[in-house]
Amino acid sequence: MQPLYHPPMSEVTVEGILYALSDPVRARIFVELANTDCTRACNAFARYGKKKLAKSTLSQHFRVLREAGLIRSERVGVSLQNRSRCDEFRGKHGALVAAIINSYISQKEI
Amino acid sequence: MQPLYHPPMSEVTVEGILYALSDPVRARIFVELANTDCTRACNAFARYGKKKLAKSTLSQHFRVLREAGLIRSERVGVSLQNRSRCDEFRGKHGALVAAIINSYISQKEI
DNA sequence: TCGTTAGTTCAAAACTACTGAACTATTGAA
DNA sequence: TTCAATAGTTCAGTAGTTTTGAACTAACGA
Repeated sequence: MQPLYHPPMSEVTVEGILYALSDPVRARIFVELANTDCTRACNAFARYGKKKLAKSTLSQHFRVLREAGLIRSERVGVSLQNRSRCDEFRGKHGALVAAIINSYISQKEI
Repeated sequence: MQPLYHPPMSEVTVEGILYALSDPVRARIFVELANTDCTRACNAFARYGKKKLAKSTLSQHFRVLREAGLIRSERVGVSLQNRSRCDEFRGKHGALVAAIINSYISQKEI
């Protein structure tokens, strides 16, 4: 399998963050990872409300989050363990990411 | 001409704001309107870097910003006068919008 | 080895965005 | 008034993106 690409923080853009988090499925994944501060397999997010997402769709969503610099994914056995990169956002995009998380949480309907 | 729709603040969503501002052309328009706190015609943004945008494209971008609740447009004579709705974001999405504006400004390359 | 589980890749279908051309609306000059 | 100019909008075609099922790879345990 291909190695997973994680951009360094210096390559993370505002536009990339906003784009990645403007999709409700991705926002929900990211907010949950950021809040619980633990790792989760992609699989754990296979349902969005009543809707079941195709594996390929979910795979794409994780790729977008990863390439925006928002999450880090590590292969562990048969699955990926994903976690937020919130701890790496000190200074640069920290305030932005925190504001987005807070807004989604207070809006609830992710 | 059709009347212009401006959603009430109660209908503005985080997702709509992020989506609207994840496009660099729209981000640039919004950040400029928010910063100068004055009105501008759509036309004033016809260039993006070296690129000249089609009138129809620009019209769509303004519609997206308007329908996300980010700007208010008023017909004045032959043109639209657009301004940011930042003053209406007290509380609800205020912190989010402020964080996005600050991030884009400190990133410069809009 | 085989079956199971987890994710990725691929190609087709469905959707969205960009554009030029034709349109509407307002203005100001003849 | 009529005419031309200016500012935006709408429309339809094309270009680009997203979603999906099917086929694939990779790791694990029996």
